[in-house]
Amino acid sequence: MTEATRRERLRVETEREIRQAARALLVESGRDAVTLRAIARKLGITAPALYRYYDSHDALLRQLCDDICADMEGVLYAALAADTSGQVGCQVRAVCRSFRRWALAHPQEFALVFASPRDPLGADQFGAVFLQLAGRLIASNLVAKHADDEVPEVLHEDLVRFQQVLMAAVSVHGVTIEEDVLNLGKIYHVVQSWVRLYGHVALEVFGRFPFAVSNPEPMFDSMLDQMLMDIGFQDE
Amino acid sequence: MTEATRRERLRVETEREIRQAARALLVESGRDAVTLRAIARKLGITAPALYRYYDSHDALLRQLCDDICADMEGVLYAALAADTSGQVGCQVRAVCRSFRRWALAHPQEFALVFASPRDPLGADQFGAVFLQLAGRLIASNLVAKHADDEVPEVLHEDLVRFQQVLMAAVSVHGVTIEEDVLNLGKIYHVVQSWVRLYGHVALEVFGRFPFAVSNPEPMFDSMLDQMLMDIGFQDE
DNA sequence: CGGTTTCAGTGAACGGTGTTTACAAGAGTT
DNA sequence: AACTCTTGTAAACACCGTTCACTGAAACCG
Repeated sequence: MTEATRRERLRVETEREIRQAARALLVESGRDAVTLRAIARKLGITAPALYRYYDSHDALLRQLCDDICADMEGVLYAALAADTSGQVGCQVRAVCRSFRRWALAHPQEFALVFASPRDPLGADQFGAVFLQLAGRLIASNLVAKHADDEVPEVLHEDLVRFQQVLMAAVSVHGVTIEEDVLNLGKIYHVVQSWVRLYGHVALEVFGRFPFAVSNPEPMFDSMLDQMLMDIGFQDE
Repeated sequence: MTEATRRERLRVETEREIRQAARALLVESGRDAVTLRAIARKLGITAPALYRYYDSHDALLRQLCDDICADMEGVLYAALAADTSGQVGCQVRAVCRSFRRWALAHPQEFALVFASPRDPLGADQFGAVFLQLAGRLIASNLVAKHADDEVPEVLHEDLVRFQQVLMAAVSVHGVTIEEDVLNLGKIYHVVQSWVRLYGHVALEVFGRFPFAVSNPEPMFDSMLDQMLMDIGFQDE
C-alpha cells in the first residue's frame, strides 16, 4: 500500500518535525525565537538543510500560520461537536467561547495569525468553522428577519461576495440554504458579530482594555449575550 | 532662561533624532527593520553609542510605542477640535473616523501599539482622547439611560475602576460629571463601543474580514451608526 | 550487478543583528 | 591646569538568514 520510498518517508517525517519545532519555539519564546538555526538545533541538523524544505524563513513562517489555523479549526470543531444540545444558540456560544479560550492560551499564535500586517487570509485559511457556523446559524432561520434595505447599497456588492463564500462553506458539508433565508441583512449582522467577537478577544489577549479587568470571563459572556440579542437570535 | 549646558542640549537633540530615525524605519520597513545599527547609521554614529540613551533594544521599542501613542493622541485631538458642530454625536464620529484613518495609514505603528503581546498599556499611555471623549459623551447626558442592573454584578468591580479612570480623565480638563449621570450601565456601553471600534479597525488593518472588502469606508460608517444607535445615543 | 543520477545534509563563508568591553577625547567643574 | 563626567569609538562575541561547493547515501537504470 505504502508506495513511498524510504527517502520519501524520511522527508515527510523531517518536515513534520520542522513544523513541530517551529511551533514549539513560537509558543515558548515568541515570534522572534522562531529561527532557522534554532529549529535546526532542535532537529540535530544544520540550518542550511532547512532550505531543502522551505525557500526561506518567511515561507516557513507562512507554513506555520497554516498549521496554526488548521489546529485552531480542529479545536473549534471539537467544541462544536461537544455541544449536544442541538440548539444553534448553544453552538454559537460554544464555538465563540472556544475561540476566546484558544486565543488566550495561545497568544503568540493568535498574534501571528490574526494580528500581523501580512497578506490577507485566504477564505480557506480563514477558520472555516466560523463560516460553517455562520451558515448554520443563518440556515436555522432563528435569526430575526433583517430587511435587505437596512444595509447601505454600497455594501451590497461585498456582502454578496461573502454570501457566496458562506454558501460554498456550508455546501461542502452537504447543507444547502434557501436563497431567501440567506438575505443580506442577516449576512451583515454576521459580519458585525465577527467584529465584536474578534474585537473582544483581541483586546483581551493584548491587554488593551482601558482598565484592568479582573473578571474577563463573565465580561466576555455578557458581550456574547448582547451579541446574540442584537442579531435578533431567538432561543429555541 | 535656558539653563541647559551645551552637552545637555546636544543630548536631547540626539535623543530626538534617535526616536525620529526609529520611527522612520518602522514606517518604511516594518518592525523588524527598527535595528540599533540601522538607527545608528541614520545618525552617523555607531550602534553601541545608543546604549548611552537606552538600556536595550527593547527599551527603545517601548519608547517608540510611547511616542506613537502621543502622536496618535495629537491626531485624534486635532480631529476633535476640527469638529465645530458642537454636537457630541459628530465629535464621536470624527474621533472614531480619525482613529480608523490613522490606523490604516500607519499599520506598523498600529500593530506595534495595539496588537502586540506585550505588557498592558498604562491608562496614561492609552489614548487619553478616547477617555476624554467617552467622559464627554456620558457627561452630555445624551446617551439613553441604561439601568445599572442590566450589567452582571461580577462586572461591577471592574466597571467602577473604569468609572474612576474616566472621572480622572475628564477632571484633568476641568469638567466634572455628576455621580448619577456616570452610571455603570452607560460605562458598560462605552466599553462595548470600544470593542466594536477596535475590532473593526483591527480587522481592516490586518485584512482579516472573511471576504474581500471593496468599500471599507461606508462599511465602517455603517458600523459607527449602528454603534451609536445601540448605545442609545440621541441626536441633538 | 555496476554505473549514474538525485538529493538531504554539511561546513565555510558573507553580511547582518544585539550587546559588552576597554578605551579615547571632549565638556564641565574645581 | 588638573580632574571628573559624558559621549562616542573600535573590537569582539554569539547569534541570525542565506549562498555555495561539496559529500555520501538512496534511488534508478541498463
